[in-house]
Formats: sequence, structure tokens, C-alpha cells
Amino acid sequence: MTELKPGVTDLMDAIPRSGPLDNPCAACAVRDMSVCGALKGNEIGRLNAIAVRTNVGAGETLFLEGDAADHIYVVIDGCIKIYKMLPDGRRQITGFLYQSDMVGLAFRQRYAFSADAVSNTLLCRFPREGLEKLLDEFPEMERRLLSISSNELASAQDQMLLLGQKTAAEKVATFLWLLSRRAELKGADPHKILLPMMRSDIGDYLGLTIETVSRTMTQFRKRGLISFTSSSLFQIEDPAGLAEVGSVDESWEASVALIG
Amino acid sequence: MTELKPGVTDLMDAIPRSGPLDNPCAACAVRDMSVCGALKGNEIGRLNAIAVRTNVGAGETLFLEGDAADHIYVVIDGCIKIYKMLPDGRRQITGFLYQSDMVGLAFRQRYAFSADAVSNTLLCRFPREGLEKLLDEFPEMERRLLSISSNELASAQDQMLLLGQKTAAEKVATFLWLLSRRAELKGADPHKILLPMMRSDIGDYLGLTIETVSRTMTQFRKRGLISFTSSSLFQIEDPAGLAEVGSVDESWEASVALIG
DNA sequence: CGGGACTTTGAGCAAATTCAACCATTGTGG
DNA sequence: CCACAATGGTTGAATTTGCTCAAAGTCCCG
Repeated sequence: MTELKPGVTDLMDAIPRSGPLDNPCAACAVRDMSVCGALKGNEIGRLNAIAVRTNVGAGETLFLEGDAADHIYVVIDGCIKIYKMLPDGRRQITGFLYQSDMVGLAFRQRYAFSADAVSNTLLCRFPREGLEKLLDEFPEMERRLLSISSNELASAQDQMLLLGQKTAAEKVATFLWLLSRRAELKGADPHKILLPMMRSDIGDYLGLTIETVSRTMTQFRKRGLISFTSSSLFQIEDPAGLAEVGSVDESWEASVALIG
Repeated sequence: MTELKPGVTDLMDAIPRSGPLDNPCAACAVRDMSVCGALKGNEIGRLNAIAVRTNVGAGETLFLEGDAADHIYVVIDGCIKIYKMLPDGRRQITGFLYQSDMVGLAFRQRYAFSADAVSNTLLCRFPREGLEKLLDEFPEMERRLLSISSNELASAQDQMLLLGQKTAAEKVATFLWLLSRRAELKGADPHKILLPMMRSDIGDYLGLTIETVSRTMTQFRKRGLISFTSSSLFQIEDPAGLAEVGSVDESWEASVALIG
């Protein structure tokens, strides 16, 4: 895990910006989608003063369950998995976090879960203490945080419904459908799905073994619902069919985090 | 579902208080444990002005998923279950809420889940709009809400670990152990467990069928971990053994909601 | 080109569900 | 006050879904 002074490395340069070099937050790609968006114009400098960009390589650990919860992160680019483990090694991945998602948000002394990078990930790191001070100062920011955690709670409930009630086929179909919705929301092609995580991650997220995930996917391929280019890249051939198989509720708001 | 003017009915009178009759919030039994505790002295009158006490009979519905989210509730006494359903009737109970817990906290237009009373329940109801105005005025209240939803998120993650990874025996043992911890926290005997919900509720909470819940409990009885007085009242005979069977993590903070 | 990590596929197995019958408790009407 | 229907809970046997164990296949990277 490497730390970067803002505006120095290759990865940094991959992030589009137009503002002054000494205030990268002002031009951050994810600013409007995250808590940061609550601060406007000149206020954003306050955030920038406590922000540190951090790069985490694929498979590296950001923090472990039980570590002192000193920092809060925002994913700038890449993918993070958060998970809890049982003493014997069983693992439940409780979420995959992407661009603009927050990691480590917990008003407790210690993290209640671990976080690893799925792929190379660039994050913005804030000391908890400093961020809390800003919250005192800017109630708009606090309101936004409340809205974010309320959305997270809603998708946690969706995930409980999936884990507790859905069959293997429904679980996998729901997972793929959700990835498609996320791509759509980001303005990408919702039919081309790139899976940055491996089968064991998908299994531990859905409460299934890797074998069941694999078998279910080939079954979907044989049924013409999807087709794969490689094991981590595929095409959704029948979105409606996938939603049907997944018993997905399309009636209203998307469960992928929307910032209100 | 009946509404009560504060300080009128039998149930109301069952709540201990000492303050003036026209300001029941000031003397509410759960005040210090809930958001309400953020307001002190004279401020509490503001909350009282928008609060309405509501009584919901066992089995009655408080609201349904998709209803306009006009109100937020605090459980004064009794038990509420919140749940989501699939089109074919499968149901996942995502939580049981007890004294001082909040129900319906969602910064969205519509409730993302349904809520039914498990037993006769007394609640305090606030219009969402009015409560949000108070939040603007009293940041301390907003901070408290943030802390509450952060705790809820943590226990949602515990529940995902349970649903996705634990065996039937572990699930049931964890459930009983958690009830015991809750009783302890409330100052009650942690070995006497009263189950206000029926087997189908427990099953839908743990992602198991009623038969499996029942079989697992009799197995626990035969192993000497518990003993029952009736089907809804029993005694924990071997707390350590129960925690062991449940693969419960006792290392730090309780996952039952603690208000920070 | 070789080796390691990840994925797929297959066969047998086991945990939990389904289906079915029976038991216990409660409340109601004759 | 008892009969009996209704609701909820327990127990048993058969079935099924998803898991375990095992082997082979694929991809990537040095």
C-alpha cells in the first residue's frame, strides 16, 4: 500500500481534473457523487487539507476487522471488498465498493469488518477525527452521510433477502443483473460485464461455493442468458430473462447506492 | 392500529413517568436510549409537539414496503418485525425491533421494507418532515442518528455473515445467544428467554424453515444447552456452550444496538 | 515453455427442505 | 362446561439442493 502526495504519480494523472494542482479535491472525478460534494467552492479546500491519496494493489489489505478505525476512505477508482470472517476461515463478503463509495464509515473505535483491494485501487483517505470536525462545521455534509448510510442499510436488507431466501440461480442472476444496473448508471454499456473479482469472492458474497457459482454460470450460458468472452468478461444476452431468473424487484428505486 | 392522545389509555399509564402530563416525552421510559436523548431540558417539548403515541396489536401491519414513508417510529414497548418479500411469498425478516429502537428510518420517498407488530406494541410516531426540521435545528440529534444507523449497519453485516455462512445449528444458537445478551443489557435475567415471535418468524429471520428451527431447538434441549418451560419461554442452561455452538464472536462490542 | 493460480466439470454425499402426520394450546359456540 | 375447530409446534421419512472431494482444463506471467 503506497501513499501519494496529491498530483504526483501516474495513477493520479489518470484522474481527469482541471483545477489547480494544490487542490485536487476541487477537480476530483468522484467529488459530486460522494460526501465531498456537500462542500462547495472555497470550502472544498478544507477537505483537501486532510485528504491523502492512497494506492492499494490487487489483493492487498486496506485494514482488518478489529484495527483501530482511524481513517475513512473514498474509492476513487478500482474495487474494494469488505468482509467478515468466522474463526474457522469461512468468510462473508458484505459488499463490493466501487468509484465514489465510502469505506470504513463506522462511528466506533474499531473497524467491524476487513477491507481488501479486489483490483488495483486508488482511494482518498481522511483521518476520522478531522472528518468529524468538518461534520460539526458543515451540517450539509452530515446530512449527506446520513443519506448514504441509509442507502447502504437498504442494500444490506436486499442482500439479506438474497442470502436468506434466494436459490443459487437466483443469487447469481441477481448479482449479474446488479452489475449490469451499475454499469448502466455509470453510463457504460449495461450488457458488457467485467468482473474484477474472482469466483471465490463471488461465492463468498452470495453464500455459495465457487463450484456452484461456476456451474450456475455455465447453466446460464447454455440457456442463452449470457455468453462469455473470458472468465471475467461477458455479455448479457437476455437482460429480461436474467431479471426473471433472479426474482429481481424492478418496481422502484435502484438498490445500488444513489446519492440523494 | 389505534392512536392515543398522550397520557390517556391504560397502556400509556403502564409507562413509568414523573414529568408533567402535557409533556410525556420528558418522562418517556426510552428517552435516553433513543434519538430523543439528544435533546435536553426545554428542547424536548419541541419533540413532544410532533409526537403521537400509537398502539399496534399483535400481527397488525404498521406499514408495507412501497408505502409513502411519511412517519418514523420509536418502539416504546413490545416488538416489531421488519421484512422484505419476494413475489412468490418467500419472506426475509431483516430485524426484530424492541424498546427504544427506531422503525422506518429511511431518507427515501417510500419504505423499502414492511413492518408488522410481533406482539402488542406501543410506539411513538413522528412525521418525517417535522423530524427532519428538528434535525436541521439540533445537529446533536443528527449525529446521534448517524451513530444509530452506523450501528444498524454493523448488525446488518453480522446478519449477512450468519445468513451466508453459518449452519442451522449455528444460526439458532447465535439467535438465542443474542436474545440473552439483549436481556442482559436491559438488566433482565440473561438466562430466562421469552420469545415473543413464532417459529415461522424465527425461520424467516434465520433463513431456515420452521421444521429446522424446531428440530434444532429440541437437539439443543437434548444436549442440555437449553430447557423449555413452554414453546415460547425457556432457560439457557449452558451459555458458554451456546456461544460455542453459535460460533459467536465475543471479542469486543456487542452487536446489539448500543447508543454512542 | 513451465509453473502457479484460478476455473470448470464430474461423482458422491450431506445438510436442510418438503411433504405429511400428529400433538398441544387456545378460544368459541352449542 | 365441554366439544371441536383453528392455530402453532413437533416429529418422521423421502427428496433435493448445494457442498465436498477429486481431477482436468485454462490463463497469465515470468
